Amino acid sequence: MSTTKNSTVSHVEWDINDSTVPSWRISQISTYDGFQEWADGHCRFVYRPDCEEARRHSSGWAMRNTNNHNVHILKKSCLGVLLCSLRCTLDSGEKVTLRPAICDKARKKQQGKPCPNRKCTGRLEVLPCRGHCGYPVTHFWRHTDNAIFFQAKGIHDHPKPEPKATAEARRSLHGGIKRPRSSTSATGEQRIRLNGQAVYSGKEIGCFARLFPVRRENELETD
DNA sequence: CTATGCGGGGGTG
DNA sequence: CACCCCCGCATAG
Repeated sequence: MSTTKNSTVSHVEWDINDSTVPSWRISQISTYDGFQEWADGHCRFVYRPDCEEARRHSSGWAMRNTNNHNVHILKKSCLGVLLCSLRCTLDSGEKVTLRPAICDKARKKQQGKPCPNRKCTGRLEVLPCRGHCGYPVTHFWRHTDNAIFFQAKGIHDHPKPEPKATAEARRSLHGGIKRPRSSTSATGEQRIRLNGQAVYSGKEIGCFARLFPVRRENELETD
């Protein structure tokens, strides 16, 4: 019965969905978490009110807003990752793992496009996230005067998409999908790795049962 | 155009 | 009631 205390709030138990909890006003938050770009697993973090990434409800994962009919809690669900239908490997040795567009319309346009690997004849396809009991992993955000609370549910069952910064750079570069770059995020606001992250409670583990198949057939007939 | 939020509305269990 | 998803509307960059 671990308490999964991966937030640095001073010994205060909380759950993002507790719609009526006094702890939302705690002012004695001793330490805040550094922004977790790749939060995964059932975890909770408490960010400073001035943390830009937290303010934007940002994430390395491609998360879209989903209506949970709760004005106090912002909920987002994972869109998965854009992969090459042939699961080819780039010269760099990396796999094609592009960032799905958040906008439905834009995302539909991405699908079916030729794989960015010139040596590959595959097409881009979305591998949906089903890391939370068959459903997409979800992120919850809640603000208070003293902090921005974050909570995630589910374990991503797919590769990480390229970081938002990389996708944006590529987009502004040539408004389309082209040569994928390494997964290095351009900005330097990462590598925080503090406490927490990926702490799962037993029951959640139970509903995690899918690993994306890496069918590597069609070993491309390069050249 | 895309990213984000919001919230109505419908469906399931 | 809880949770899921689609869709349009609106704002911002």
